[in-house]
Amino acid sequence: MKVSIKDIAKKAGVAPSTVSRALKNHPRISADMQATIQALAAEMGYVPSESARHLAGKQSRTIGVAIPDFTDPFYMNILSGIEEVAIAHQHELFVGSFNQDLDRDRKLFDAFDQKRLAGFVVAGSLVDAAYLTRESGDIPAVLINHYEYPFSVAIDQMRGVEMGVNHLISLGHRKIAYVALGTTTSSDSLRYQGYINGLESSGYQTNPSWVVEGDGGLAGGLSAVKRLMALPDPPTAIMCYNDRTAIGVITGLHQIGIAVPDDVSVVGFDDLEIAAYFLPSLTTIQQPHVHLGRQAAEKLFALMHGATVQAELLEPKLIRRNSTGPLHG
Amino acid sequence: MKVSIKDIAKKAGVAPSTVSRALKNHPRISADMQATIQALAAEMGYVPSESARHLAGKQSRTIGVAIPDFTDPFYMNILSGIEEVAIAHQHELFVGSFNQDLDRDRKLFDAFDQKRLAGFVVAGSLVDAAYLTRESGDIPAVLINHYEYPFSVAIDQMRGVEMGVNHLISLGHRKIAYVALGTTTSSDSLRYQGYINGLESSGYQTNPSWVVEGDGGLAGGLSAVKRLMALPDPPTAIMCYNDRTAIGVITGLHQIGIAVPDDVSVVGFDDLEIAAYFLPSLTTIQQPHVHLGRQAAEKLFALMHGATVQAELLEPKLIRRNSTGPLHG
DNA sequence: ACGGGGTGCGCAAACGCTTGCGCAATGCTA
DNA sequence: TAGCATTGCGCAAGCGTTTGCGCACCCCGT
Repeated sequence: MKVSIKDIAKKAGVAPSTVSRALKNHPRISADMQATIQALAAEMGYVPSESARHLAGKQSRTIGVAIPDFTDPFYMNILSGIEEVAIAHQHELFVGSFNQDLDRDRKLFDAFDQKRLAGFVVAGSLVDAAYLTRESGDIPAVLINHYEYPFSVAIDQMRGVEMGVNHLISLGHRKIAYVALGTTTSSDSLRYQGYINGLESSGYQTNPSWVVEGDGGLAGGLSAVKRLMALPDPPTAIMCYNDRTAIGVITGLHQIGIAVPDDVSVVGFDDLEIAAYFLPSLTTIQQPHVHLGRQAAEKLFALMHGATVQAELLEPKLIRRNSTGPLHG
Repeated sequence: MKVSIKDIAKKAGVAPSTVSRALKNHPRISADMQATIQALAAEMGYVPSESARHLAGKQSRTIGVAIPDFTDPFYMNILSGIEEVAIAHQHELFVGSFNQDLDRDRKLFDAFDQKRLAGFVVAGSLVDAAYLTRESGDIPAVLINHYEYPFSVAIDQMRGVEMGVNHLISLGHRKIAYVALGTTTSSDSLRYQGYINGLESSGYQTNPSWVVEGDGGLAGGLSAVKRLMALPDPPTAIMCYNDRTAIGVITGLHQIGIAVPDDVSVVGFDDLEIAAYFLPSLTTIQQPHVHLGRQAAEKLFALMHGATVQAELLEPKLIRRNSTGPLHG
């Protein structure tokens, strides 16, 4: 049986409203009374009920975050960034994952407005972004790496992959493969487009059989690269959807006795922390992940405070490391 | 302005209580009425308020999770496991991170009972486990990898490290170093103890200068190993607090031209997914992470349903891979 | 024809808190 | 010393739901 504000009021011989005000240092309550009540509250082990507070007070202090997968470090970094500014603004986070399961996705967004959230940010391109804007029209939201939405912060993914491909071309590579994500998301198609653009802008053709699908994870990269290298005319360089895929790819190459970067060059996307530590260290396209999260959150708070914000497109950056090298022989 | 149950009631010409019941398919409401009201609710875009529901209904459907760090894949795997069973039980998750900042930690646990959570699980050894049991005495909780607490699920970390050390000894190594976590947690001291035990049970002495501190991450492992190998009498094998540390260690060794496992053997702890993909692949102690999360959650639900549960100690397992090899010359 | 047991629904209290007012007592200005 | 602003606190109306009762009404059995 939790102690309530009324219990304190009774014991202190005052009205509940006085307790409520004393607890928040309301100026119209005497300092003595505030001290008395706060001491009493502490002694009785009073813990305010968030629900009641929210119901009566009208304003929520928690913002929602939707990410595709708890085990993907990229999104976790974003989450950290968001958490950081949320804390700075004295807000809490409600985090949910939306995976492939469309039904669960709806549940998550339902939960968002059942909680009457102050706002939310969703990271990762939505399969069906339409219902996002529709369902929760009233509560402010910002999207990460989504391009049609007015309030978003994103990096130029297409340009990023293009930079990777150009780098490969400048090293002399012509047979450049691409390991895609495999699910139809805007990130996947944008990066794929970047691959195509990179090739075509230099006047080279892509070979459709050099485009294979991974799953965005280590396992997907590993199996994809084995299919790739079994081709009659295998590539000499591989652009990957992301770093995790790239690591899977390199491990796969290692397993079949192909050296990186001597035989084949590999470039990733994201610049996860591990990219600098992997052996060989990964040439990759940097996304400022934590920064992305921070930016998104800042933008959300601005929105919540009624400010007008606009979509933001960040520049990617090529990080040269040791998984890419000049074409031999 | 959200539509409420009263709005629907008014429009339907019935009492709010009828709407409430119709929405939950109460048997005492006619099928016709249920259909009418549900249709009306959908049409008006009714979304129930969680706060109001919680306030009136008394029971929460969300369980809390506290983890040390969003960016540590180990905990994220645990989180996935928890999420899985929470969903199966139709519950939601409220996840918070508690880092080194003691003040924030308190805030997190305060939030837990302000939300009147149905229960919660905390992963990672608490710096100050005392206040946990004290503060939130009323709401059921289970701890992961904590040993004094009656309701917990843990693996035998001490035994795990001991297995790693034994493996190294069986390969001929005698100069075995340990890279610790660096913060005073039970996990750290238990694993350290396992290291000592492993050495002493085989009759070997430990050299205090071979015990250095990392930070549980890649960077910490990297800098630790450099201090280690700069010693006048450097070790030939290194047991690490966890996989991330081990990866940092291997990368560090690589940077100073020391080969793994030819010159130095390295073993990790956790068996993260990356352990199997790293080059060289990591010999490590397996913790069934996702399983740990699942178990913890199951146990929590049992507790919530009034069942009596007891602490559980899982066996670790040595996974032999390519970062360890026989001692040369 | 009469009592008993469902049905189908409304009333109102309660959950724990916030907040606009109201009202007394005090301090101040002129 | 009258008049006014200020200070300090209580009253009560919500916030959006849930739920225990109560009360008609209808269908049966006898």
